[in-house]
Amino acid sequence: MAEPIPIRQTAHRIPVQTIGRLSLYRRLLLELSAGGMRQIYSHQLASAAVATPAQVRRDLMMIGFTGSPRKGYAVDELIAAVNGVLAQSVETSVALVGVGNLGRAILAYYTNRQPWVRFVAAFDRDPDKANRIIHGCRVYPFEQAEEVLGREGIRAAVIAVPAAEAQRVADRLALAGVRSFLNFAPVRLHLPTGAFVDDMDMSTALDRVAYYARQQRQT
Amino acid sequence: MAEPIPIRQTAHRIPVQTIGRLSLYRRLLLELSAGGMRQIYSHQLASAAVATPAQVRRDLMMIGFTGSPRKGYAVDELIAAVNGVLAQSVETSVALVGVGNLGRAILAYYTNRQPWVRFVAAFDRDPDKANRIIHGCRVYPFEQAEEVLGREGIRAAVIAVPAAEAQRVADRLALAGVRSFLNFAPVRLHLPTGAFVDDMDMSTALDRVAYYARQQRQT
DNA sequence: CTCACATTGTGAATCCATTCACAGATAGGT
DNA sequence: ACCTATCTGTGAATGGATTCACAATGTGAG
Ligand SMILES: NC(=O)c1ccc[n+]([C@@H]2O[C@H](COP(=O)([O-])OP(=O)(O)OC[C@H]3O[C@@H](n4cnc5c(N)ncnc54)[C@H](O)[C@@H]3O)[C@@H](O)[C@H]2O)c1
Ligand SMILES: NC(=O)c1ccc[n+]([C@@H]2O[C@H](COP(=O)([O-])OP(=O)(O)OC[C@H]3O[C@@H](n4cnc5c(N)ncnc54)[C@H](O)[C@@H]3O)[C@@H](O)[C@H]2O)c1
Repeated sequence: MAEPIPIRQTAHRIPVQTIGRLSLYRRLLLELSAGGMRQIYSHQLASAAVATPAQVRRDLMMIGFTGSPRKGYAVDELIAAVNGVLAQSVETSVALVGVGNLGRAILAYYTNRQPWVRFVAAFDRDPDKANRIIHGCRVYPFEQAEEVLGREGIRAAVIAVPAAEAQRVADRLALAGVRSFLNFAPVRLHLPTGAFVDDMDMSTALDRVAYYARQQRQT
Repeated sequence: MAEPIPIRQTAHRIPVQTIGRLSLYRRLLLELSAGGMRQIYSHQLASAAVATPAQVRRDLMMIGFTGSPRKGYAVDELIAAVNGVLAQSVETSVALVGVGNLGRAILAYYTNRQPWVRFVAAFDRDPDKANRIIHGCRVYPFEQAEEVLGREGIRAAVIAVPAAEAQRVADRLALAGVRSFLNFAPVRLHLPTGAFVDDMDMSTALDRVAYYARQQRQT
């Protein structure tokens, strides 16, 4: 019993899809753990996540987590193992750029939720929004971006400015050391290789949903 | 010159990814067309969409659109062709369930934008929000869902209610004839086969972004 | 203590989007 | 009118995630 968190190897490259599912598994497991569940089978977790049991086992294999035949996986140990991979024991500082309708909804939502990511600074070029505290997050004028990002050691940012501004904003953030972006603007960002971008393109999503409302198919 | 919109076959099944990119291409092309561009090469469109030229040509092949060597693709004809596939000449009626922070941001944004999808009804169980008009969209109490969805012939919906309510809401919408969902709640929905779900899971996206802020890799 | 069998861990097979690579086509130059 | 450079259209190759399928495991029943 020397190993509190049974991880074997995190050596190989974990696919992005797996990272996403691990986030989902953790959320589901936290809920189940709070409800008193101590052990879980791959098929149970799969059902909750709308995936296949083989998929779940493969994902856990990627992070080197091991269960036991007939008993399944220990819920709390699995949560700890996922924590070990996703949030390497430290909380991640995130910046928000663009405190508009969407930006404010995001700040409101992530205050006191998901404690492993924290919005430590927001930026807006509108003087009415800058130099205030919104939902517990200090809003700076965008001119101070470099200074604040450097001071706080921020390497991840959420972009919620209008489409026409997004590339300009991204360029400046990238220069200031941000390497990972969550982009809500309906454009694709050109960034130096090595940077990571996750596009949350609601307009495209709406078009897909509208398309399949007429078709019969399924994802 | 007898063919206004050169489409050959839409017979085969178009991958979801292609549908998504077509939406993006259309958005980019509308901008470029407004800027006066009449012809475009696959490598130019690819660059704007952050994709490869082969990808663009393959996508256009999927919808049977044809260009010409040395001249490339006719911008306005291509827009028309994409319109023909994505929004089959009719505008799609969409419902929104959950008029909270996120729901209101969405309604505000899609008023007078993307005219091929229209939010024709919103629902909320909070009596303070029901029976009002928010950003041009009538908000109904959720009890009237079946009646309104039927009357308006709505087959697509955006779910923006708290996670704990999402499955319940989805079940009821599905029974009322909705077959295509854009889900913002951080849970996976269980729906009858044949239904389409697009998850916009910001929490998972944030976790991915936080993860890659530490790693070096790229998607 | 032994046995039976549901479940895990994983190599191999499969599937499917993406990329390669090139034959075919054509606009523009001479 | 012909030639050339360059782009399109697409069959074939690639690559990587997912699924299959089964041997190994160890728990819980008797
Ligand atoms: N609201 C939605 O539901 C929704 C839906 C789909 C896409 N989006 C996208 O999300 C982004 C934000 O949408 P929104 O509705 O919040 O817009 P918004 O207009 O309400 O807010 C934009 C904010 O960005 C600020 N801003 C503009 N340029 C800036 C710059 N260069 N630097 C810093 N701040 C700047 C503005 O002052 C404003 O506060 C847009 O790209 C939009 O296309 C939003
Ligand atoms: N706001 C964000 O930035 C954000 C980020 C990530 C995820 N989400 C998800 O999006 C969803 C909405 O978020 P929000 O911030 O707008 O929440 P919110 O609490 O501001 O709004 C939720 C709305 O849904 C209504 N509602 C609740 N139960 C309902 C039911 N059964 N039928 C009809 N209406 C009902 C409530 O009255 C409220 O108006 C949530 O699932 C949340 O997890 C939001």
